[in-house]
Amino acid sequence: MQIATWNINSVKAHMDVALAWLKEAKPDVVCLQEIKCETDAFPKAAFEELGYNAAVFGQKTYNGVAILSRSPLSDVRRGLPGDDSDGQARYIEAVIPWKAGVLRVASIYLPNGNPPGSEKFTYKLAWMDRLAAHAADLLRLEEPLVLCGDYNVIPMPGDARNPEAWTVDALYQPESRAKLRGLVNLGLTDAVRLLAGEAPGLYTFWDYQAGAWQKDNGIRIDHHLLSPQAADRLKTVRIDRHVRGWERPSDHVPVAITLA
DNA sequence: ATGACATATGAGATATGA
Repeated sequence: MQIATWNINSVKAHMDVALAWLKEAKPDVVCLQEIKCETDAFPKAAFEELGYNAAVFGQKTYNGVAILSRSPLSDVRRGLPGDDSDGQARYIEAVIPWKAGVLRVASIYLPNGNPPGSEKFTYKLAWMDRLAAHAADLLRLEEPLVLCGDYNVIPMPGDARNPEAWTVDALYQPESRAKLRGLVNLGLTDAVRLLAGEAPGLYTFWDYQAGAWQKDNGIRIDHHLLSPQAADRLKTVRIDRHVRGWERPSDHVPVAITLA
């Protein structure tokens, strides 16, 4: 069972690379972020031609998340609980049949939060509190659970090529990193670090600007967090960094894990 | 020191991103 996460940075603008990568990687489940379209405008038919069902939670212009799955999706939850006034489409969750039971998967687009000290930063931290509360509820189900997506948090210095350049950024603030640790400490496992250890140079995002890709000036902000029941079945992790070198790419690359 | 780059909206310039 291969489960990938990918911030596609507009599904319409990057449909060519999306389809090319699906044909190459053949994942079973793909969590997409920043689809940047309304739910009804999601190009479902093109994905269905490749054998995928789609659950979508979009909005106009910004944000938007989706889950593609070869197997049927059920129990779809759109939106993160805890604030009925939150109109931003950043969370979708679904259940997928797996082996004798089920796998629960969430596609997460955590707020960027820049600049620190702003209302956006307050929203980011509050959103992280809501995610932790919901994750605690899900963990009580004792299911295989994969919470994956663009977390917009650099967990450790080794997750950036130039960590000192990020010290004034919301992605690397002590508060952001502490809240991510709090989430993990509920009993979740960072899949890439479980298998790759402290290996350096594992990045998932390179800015479009200033030749960041050419200089390998990247950061690791797209993560798979696993419940114990999922972590026990983790076999492989893969960062498809070559996709960043394709023509008109997203600024993020797909990250995939396999469970067995 | 600054800007660099890309996308959506909508038809020029602005908001957002990380």
